[in-house]
Amino acid sequence: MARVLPVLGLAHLDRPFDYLVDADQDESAVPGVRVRVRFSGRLVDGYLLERIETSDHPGKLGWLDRVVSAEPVLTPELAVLCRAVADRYAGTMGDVVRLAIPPRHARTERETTPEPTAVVETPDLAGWERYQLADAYFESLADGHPRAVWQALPGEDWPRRLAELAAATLAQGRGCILVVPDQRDLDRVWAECEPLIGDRGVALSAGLGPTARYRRWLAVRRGAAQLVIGTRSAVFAPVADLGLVVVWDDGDDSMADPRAPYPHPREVAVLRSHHSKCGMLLGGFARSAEAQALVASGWAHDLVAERATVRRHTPRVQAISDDDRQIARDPMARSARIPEVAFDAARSAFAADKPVVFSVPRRGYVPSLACTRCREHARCRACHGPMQLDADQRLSCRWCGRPERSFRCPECGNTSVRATVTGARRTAEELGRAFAGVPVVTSGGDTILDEIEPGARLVVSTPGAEPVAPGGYGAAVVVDTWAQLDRADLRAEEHAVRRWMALAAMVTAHGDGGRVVIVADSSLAPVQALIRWDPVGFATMQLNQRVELGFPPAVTMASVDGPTGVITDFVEHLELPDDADVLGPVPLPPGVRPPAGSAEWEAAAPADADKEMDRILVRLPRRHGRLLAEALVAGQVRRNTHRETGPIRVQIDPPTIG
DNA sequence: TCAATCCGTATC
DNA sequence: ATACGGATTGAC
Repeated sequence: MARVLPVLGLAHLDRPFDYLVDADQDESAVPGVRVRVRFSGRLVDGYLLERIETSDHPGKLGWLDRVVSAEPVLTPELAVLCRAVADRYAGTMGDVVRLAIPPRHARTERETTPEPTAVVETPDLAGWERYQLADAYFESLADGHPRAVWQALPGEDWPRRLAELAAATLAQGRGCILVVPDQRDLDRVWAECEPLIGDRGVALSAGLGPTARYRRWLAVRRGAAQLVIGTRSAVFAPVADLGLVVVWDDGDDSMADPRAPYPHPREVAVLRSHHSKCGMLLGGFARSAEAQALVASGWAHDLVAERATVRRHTPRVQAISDDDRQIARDPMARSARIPEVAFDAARSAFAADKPVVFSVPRRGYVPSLACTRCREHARCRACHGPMQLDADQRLSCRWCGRPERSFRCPECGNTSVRATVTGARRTAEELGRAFAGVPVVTSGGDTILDEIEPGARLVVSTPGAEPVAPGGYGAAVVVDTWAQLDRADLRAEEHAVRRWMALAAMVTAHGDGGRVVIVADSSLAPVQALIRWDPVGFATMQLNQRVELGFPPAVTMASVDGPTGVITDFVEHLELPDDADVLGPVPLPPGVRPPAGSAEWEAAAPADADKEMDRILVRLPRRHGRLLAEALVAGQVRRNTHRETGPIRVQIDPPTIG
């Protein structure tokens, strides 16, 4: 007999079912193989979870129809992980398995995986000596499960450090997973790992074709590769005897999976570390509030350099406020409206034959409301959420929907608001004229540069697309920070600090003349975090703020998106504990795609399909997080069994809130 | 009195 | 989802 998980994507059928196994299937019917079973009359796909001697099913058992392939793909360890992720995110195990296991490619499966030949030596770990407790961390990689949150020093060659971590783990005979946000980072890390790890490592990313993707994935499953470097879904890679899973830059937007149940690689890594007793490392220049919560709870420890070391490596950061900034006297610089300090920083960098990068926001961001007099954000008195104006010019909160009848700016007492708009985008041409004779390159949109040539260069880039400068930039200038800070998003400040630190980390240390000029008010907390280079302090502050406001990761929150009637009905029927809070419904936050509708629903209301889409937030204290997931699953079950239709999306700890 | 229809339930 | 059974309602 065998226990089988049918893949149906239905909440109430998300459990194993027992089947009889034919004598000639007996050999190939091993745990993890793909099977076909007759389920409620029709043939469905499934995974064999385990062989059993007796079934506790009181009724008659059916026969396993077919073992689709002898390749065990859903290994017992992976099955446990997928179950845990499904439970954490109120999704089905089948949905998680779809994210974890790439589509089958039969021809590739018949190929034999070549034996790896590379011998992995313990690497030189001198690069890690600057971080306190790094030696203890490396020591327990052999047989323990060290968990840490690492803040890379500015200028750190982080791809190299990750390669050393991986090599150290493999040299101990254990496997390793490195998760990075995108292909560009993947390529950089791979280039560092290849010389140390050779054919014992594979790169896994969604950009691969189905054949290459499955071939590499199988090489991991078959034990030929012990290192996986990949984008978000690589966190599920079936690495045998996993010793360490690393997530680099967990705050990056592309870490969030757009497919149900929307698991975050950081949380998957936490679950994996827990279930597989393996090490975990969250790394980055900045720190997310979620990572800080892991440190604050004692689950992970800090892996940071001493203050003095940090200070030695940071560039000189200067903030100039938009209002009182001094525009350069140089006529060309004046026409490009470059502040004098920025002009000066760039000129000295060029004089030292160093490149300079200007970080320019891309067009089109979401406007929000601010006080007309002092430009302070207009925020809800009840929940501190961003405000919005409806068609009748009435103010209300974008998070909790509370109407605001008499707005009064908490800073200056002014009573009127206005929509804030982005300043004119500085063009590469304008800057080029200001620095005549210096080659200008641009990066952003569909033309992202990975690396630039050494020497004096003017790089104009959108945030996050800045090319690597070998030897570091001599200066970096960040303009139009309003567009980044003024977004009506809970994580706007955290994102801004992440981007600024990632950029400033590419600039040489102040001792080597490195300078960063940021056009922003130096009294703002995110700007202060950059000036003092204090990612941990900033993350702590963000976390404290989330505790005060009652937002993740201080609480467990779920968003329910869909047509107003559908989601209100859904939430009304949820069996929630007394300390649960329900906020909304409010319109979907800008930038969040409405849930895909069923065919009939799309047909019924094709024109104003997404006009009706709203969001309800449900929150519970962290300790009751499990109850929230359970209530949401029960709600989905109820919906399915009551034949209620209409597009709906349930997300636990959604990436975008308001 | 039979059939069309509506729920609720189970699917190994 | 989909199939089935028992209850319910409607028309002869």
